[in-house]
Amino acid sequence: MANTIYDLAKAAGVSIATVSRALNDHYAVSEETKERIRALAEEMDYRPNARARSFAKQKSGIVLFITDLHRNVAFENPHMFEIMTGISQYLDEKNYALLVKHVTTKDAPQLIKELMIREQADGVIIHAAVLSKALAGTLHHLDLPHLVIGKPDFPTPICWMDVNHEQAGQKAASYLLDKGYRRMAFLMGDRETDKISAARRDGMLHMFAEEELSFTTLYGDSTYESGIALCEKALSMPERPEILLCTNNYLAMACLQVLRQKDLSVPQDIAIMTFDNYPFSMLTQPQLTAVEADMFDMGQEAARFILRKIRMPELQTQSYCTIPRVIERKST
Amino acid sequence: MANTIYDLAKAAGVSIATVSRALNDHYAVSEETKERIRALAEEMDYRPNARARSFAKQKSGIVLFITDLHRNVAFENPHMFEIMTGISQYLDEKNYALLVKHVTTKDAPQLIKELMIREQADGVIIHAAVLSKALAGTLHHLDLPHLVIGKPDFPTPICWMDVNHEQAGQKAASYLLDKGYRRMAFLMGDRETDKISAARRDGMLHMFAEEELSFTTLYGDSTYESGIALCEKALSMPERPEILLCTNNYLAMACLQVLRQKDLSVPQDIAIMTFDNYPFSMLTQPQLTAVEADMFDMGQEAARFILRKIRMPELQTQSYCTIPRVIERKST
DNA sequence: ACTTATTGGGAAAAGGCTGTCGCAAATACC
DNA sequence: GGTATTTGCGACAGCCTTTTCCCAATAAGT
Repeated sequence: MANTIYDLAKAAGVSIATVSRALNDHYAVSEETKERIRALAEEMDYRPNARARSFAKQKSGIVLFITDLHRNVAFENPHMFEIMTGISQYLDEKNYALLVKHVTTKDAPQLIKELMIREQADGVIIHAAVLSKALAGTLHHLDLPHLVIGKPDFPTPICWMDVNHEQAGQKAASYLLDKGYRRMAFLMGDRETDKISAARRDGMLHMFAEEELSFTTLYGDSTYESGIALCEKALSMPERPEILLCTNNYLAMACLQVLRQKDLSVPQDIAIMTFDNYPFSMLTQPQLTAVEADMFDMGQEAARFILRKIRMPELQTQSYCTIPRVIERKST
Repeated sequence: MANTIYDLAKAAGVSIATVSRALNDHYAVSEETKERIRALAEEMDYRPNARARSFAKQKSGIVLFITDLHRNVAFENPHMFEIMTGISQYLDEKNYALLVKHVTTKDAPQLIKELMIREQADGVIIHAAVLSKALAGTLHHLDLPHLVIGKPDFPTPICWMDVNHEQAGQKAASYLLDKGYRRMAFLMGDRETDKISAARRDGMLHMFAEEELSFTTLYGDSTYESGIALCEKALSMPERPEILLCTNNYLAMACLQVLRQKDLSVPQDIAIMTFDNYPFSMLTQPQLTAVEADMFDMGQEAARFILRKIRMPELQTQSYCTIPRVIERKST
């Protein structure tokens, strides 16, 4: 059906090797021959069969991204999208493409199988949420460039990239000190399982070690509803905090809601600051001051990493952290 | 390096054909042979080379998605993400994968070239925003299953899939009639260029043709800022509308903000309804009643379409529309 | 003028899998 | 027991490039 390199070679009166070289701008072909063949290719609407090429070169120009994004991801986990967009954009620039594959649970066997089957990819980026120990093991022994987004919750030699949550806490803390806040409440999820928030908390405590101030951590879970309760709790403390630090935007929005109902104005009566800046948090009233890691940027960084690894497989690599920054808006 | 089918065949003492058949669960192999080979494959950690397979079958199991998503897409165009997630999820189910490629402008030549190069894909889904006439032409003459998401803004024989905005208007209108609203203001973008909103408006007007009521359309642009102005304008009308219909969520949020400042409560004093439901619009106070097209669903539908086309290329197909529905929440 | 580089291009191998065809052995049928 | 049918499997072509190895022809060097 479609023209092959043979058709083109015959029409041009040259060998297929020459056609290949002309089209790939190989040096050992005269400029005029190249031009002639290119023109003919255009005319005959010849396009090299990408599958054959991919096979011949043993490279596909594809990076696989495995994640658990699902239905409402833009809402429930906007970061994932930003990361993905970052990855994709960098890959686009470098003439690679992104292959997206979802998996639901940590069902490693199934996942690995997928991974293998789609091994057309020159490299893999995996969202930590779907990484199991078994998978990490497989990955490690596979000679396929790979990177995990998010710090795995078990020790492993494979490379990962994540936000440095402890440093986020430190950045937040020094901002707060600058601003002169002395009584603070930190609203987070479960004491044991919410490791990310715990890291933020510890980062802040670390900075506050030498300071004379009051810092209370309130535990709940990460939902909007829990935020309502946590906020009430914070407000009923003997000494009302000057600022509510929320570990995510839902908690922060819940706080805004509670404060509005109680006719407390932000930030005059009480301030709010949040971690984990969601793109739409700019729409709140007032806009939330947030500690933000640039996830898009992290995505780009991840893509850069994987491409380097693809080009230089023997390269020794290590895990990376991204450091967030404070975005001051109207709630502090 | 990695084991090939030859290694496995030799180790198993059978021909490569038998190995291939055993692994692909072909009928002409005895169950015991299959089992033996599968076990051996497992043991030798054999994985078929996907690039070679893709080449041999002339199928890759990949669908290409071309769009213009960029940095803040989750914020600026959450629908695109929902669509993409819908596509991806359906493809996952069917053991296909999604290849994502971004393009910035309508630069057809460049785009087409990409498209060709990556033609590993068995089919293409293109976001209408990046579709040029030239590209549509190329696509039409290409024997590659394709589908456009969003109605092209020029006549073309190629298939597309979009939300039926006029019907959205009609649905909205009948909801409003049921609820007994008689004085309405519709806030939309530019009179000439905002075609989508115009279709909604016309859909509503069509339903209202026989009715005795007041319906005013206010033109501005689609931004939050414009929403502020439009809302002020609506409120200063001689007869204040009972409900503000907003063509998107930014306008609706702007209205909420203005009304809050004026101490008008929603929906008691004045109601709000919006088209184009964004996932995060559930977080507003009060939650917005919206006319929503299920974009995730549309994505799935698009994927189903393209897969059918891949399996049966000769199939005659036509363009589709998705019909939105009203999601009643607290603002009406 | 004769040897040595350099350049342009051809022939053919390689890459790993799938799928068709054909053959032998095993089973079924009369 | 001989023919017809099925079953299990091997041989081999085909998929379309890229790439290596080689040979001519031309250009450069002495």
